[in-house]
Amino acid sequence: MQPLTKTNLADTAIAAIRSEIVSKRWDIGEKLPNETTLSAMLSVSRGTIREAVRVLASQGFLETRQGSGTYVLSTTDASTPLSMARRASLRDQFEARCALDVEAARLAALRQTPDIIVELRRLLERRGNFEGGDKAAFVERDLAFHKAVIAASGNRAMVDIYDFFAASIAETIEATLGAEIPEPDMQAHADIIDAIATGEPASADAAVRRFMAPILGALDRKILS
Amino acid sequence: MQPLTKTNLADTAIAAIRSEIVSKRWDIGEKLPNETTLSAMLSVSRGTIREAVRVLASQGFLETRQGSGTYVLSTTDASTPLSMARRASLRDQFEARCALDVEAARLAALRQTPDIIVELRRLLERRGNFEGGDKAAFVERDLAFHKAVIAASGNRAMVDIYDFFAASIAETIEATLGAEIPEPDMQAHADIIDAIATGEPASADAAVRRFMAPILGALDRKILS
DNA sequence: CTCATTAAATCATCAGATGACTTTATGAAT
DNA sequence: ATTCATAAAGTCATCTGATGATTTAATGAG
Repeated sequence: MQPLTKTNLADTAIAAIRSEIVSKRWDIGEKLPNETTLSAMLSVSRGTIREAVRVLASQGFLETRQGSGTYVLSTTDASTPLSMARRASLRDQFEARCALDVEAARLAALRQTPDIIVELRRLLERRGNFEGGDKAAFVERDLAFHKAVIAASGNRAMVDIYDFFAASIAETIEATLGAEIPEPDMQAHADIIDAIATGEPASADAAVRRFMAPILGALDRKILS
Repeated sequence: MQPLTKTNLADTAIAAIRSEIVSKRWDIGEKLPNETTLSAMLSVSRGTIREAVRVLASQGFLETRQGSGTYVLSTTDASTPLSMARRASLRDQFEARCALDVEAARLAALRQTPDIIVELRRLLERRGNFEGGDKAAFVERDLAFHKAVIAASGNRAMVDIYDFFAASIAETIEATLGAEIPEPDMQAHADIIDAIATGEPASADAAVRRFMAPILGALDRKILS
């Protein structure tokens, strides 16, 4: 790391390989040379290469697949949370989101106030529907609404977790917009607010699950096909 | 797709050693057993131990000194993007945990297999009850059980989130041990496994909520007082 | 063309050996 | 007794070679 005076081969190999990755010698998804070739290229043993590759894999740069090869996951120094979330499948991400949304909605129902309901309705109206145009902007408005629901739970830990996922969620939402993944309509969103407004946790729970069900179903079908 | 059963030895070794570190088996500055001893302890080759140690070194947990040994640098996750979550109240943490546990149990019910059920029962038996003695060791066994439930969901994103929380969860579990917070008994734990085994998500959901309810109730009373 | 089988490629893991470096033990000189 | 150079032991660093597990590509029969 910092001791440039003391240099061991594995750290040198880490730096060398990471340097090649960030300079896009191999693009995302591309396969690196096999371990034997890498060891020859860097003039170190295969064991040293393995130590280096494992560190880079733990940092979200690489992914090794037994029997297949070593692949580039990211070419930028992704912070750990993002890279971890990225490694999870799309369905896994939605399921995790579902866990947070459901529980947050339950809590929001218990702790709702008129002010909060008004604010949620305002954000939903601002979100509108996606009718072509700026994808990123719409994703931002959509995410803002969902984050507000989480915030309405009054639970700081959940907000933190959601933020932790937000970046990768935004990416995947944008990637799937207009794809086979169904986008819940305005009514489905409004149902969540209404359910929270009733003050009944069970109603809020059900509303969120109705909201998520079509998405998870589509993802399941996609995996099966 | 059951990527959670497909775990490689090096990652297992990383988890095992990190677990020992965060549970303060060795304090900061202390020396770990040498590589040969560690490989014998974990029943893996020395090369695998070296890969694990190097990853933990790259994450700031360990430092290796040639000719001397391997030493503990930090017993807490230095690169913790969720350290904010630690500032969250005890109740917030439990509520967030509840969100993950409930949804994970639902998914686990849908995806349960006899092998998984057997493993859960084994971990619960290993956990046992806290009857004085080594608190940290009991917390570790308790956490191992709950992490296994999350893993049984087959959802990598949730496992990642739970791992992020693991440190603070362990703290809270230890903090509540012997305090005014009720510790769910063996039966409450077993009920979760049984509910998962039925294959009914609703049953698993209910079992986890019954499990968490007394704790959350106690925390509410504590806040009010 | 389809599909099961085989072969090749690649990572995962292990075992053993040697070198480099640090720490400790040793023992002679003062 | 203290100091200090030297030897010895302990430990990580690295290399070499081999075997198993898994995935992917090639093959060939139908």
